[in-house]
Amino acid sequence: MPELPEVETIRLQLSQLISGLKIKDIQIFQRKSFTGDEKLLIGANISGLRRFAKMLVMDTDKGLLLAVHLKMTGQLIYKKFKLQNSNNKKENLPNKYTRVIINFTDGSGLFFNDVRRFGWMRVVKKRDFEEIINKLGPDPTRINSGDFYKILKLSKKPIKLLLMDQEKLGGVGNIYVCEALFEAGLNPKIPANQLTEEASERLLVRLKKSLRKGIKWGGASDNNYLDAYGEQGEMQEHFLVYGREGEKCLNNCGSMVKKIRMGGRGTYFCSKCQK
DNA sequence: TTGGTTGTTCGTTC
DNA sequence: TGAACGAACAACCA
Repeated sequence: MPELPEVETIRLQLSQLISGLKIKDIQIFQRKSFTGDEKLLIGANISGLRRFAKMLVMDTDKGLLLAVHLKMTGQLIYKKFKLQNSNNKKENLPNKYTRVIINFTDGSGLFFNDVRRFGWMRVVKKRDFEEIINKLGPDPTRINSGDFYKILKLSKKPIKLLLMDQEKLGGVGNIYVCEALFEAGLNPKIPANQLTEEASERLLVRLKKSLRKGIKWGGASDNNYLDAYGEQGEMQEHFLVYGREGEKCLNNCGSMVKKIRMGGRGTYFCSKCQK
């Protein structure tokens, strides 16, 4: 799923690809996938891209923002030219899951594909945008250990569910929380406020490390994630526990990776290494 | 055919 | 007042 590293990968790529481009028109094939008046954005120049938790925001010179949330199956793929008769499936856009196309005046386009249709694009005024991001917790890549510990102390929730709570911490999803807890040697069920300050610090270090690793490998294409070039990420080849149910724990502890359900989500961990 | 899959929101329950 | 939990959303896949 697109989590922080996946969205950050797309942001870094799109910053290079579409900054400064002018929007020519916007084609909407699925009304549910686009909120607001797309005509307001015609003629607007993309001035930059920002990420808030798992949300991507395109700034424009018109005082309007285009916010995007990929949810579970969203893709944002940039194509420079309309290739004719291409055999490359990734170049074969639009496809049946293309919900929106942002066309730029130079002939290139940004394709918003989304199988499950949970994702959205939204035209937002700068002022209204504040309300949206005020609900999000701090970014785990930028938080310091003192503030992180304070957040943990305020909740009795299992640590895994707290880390995934977007109002407490913004951007962490199911994959990277499993990876980070494994690296930190912490059981996902521990109540957050029971972690010692030392464990909290260790967890934050490992969480940041897991997220950096995800960005380094261009995100995880465990399911249908593709980056802005339409390419798969490689992080799934470097998972330590996620999706490895029944396989040997990579710490060589002799135990096997277990899978349980927490908050309705698959949770992978080693019961021997994670106490 | 049915159940599993998942990020976020929403509604119900305690 | 609010924490906690489950369902809903949609479509695919095994």
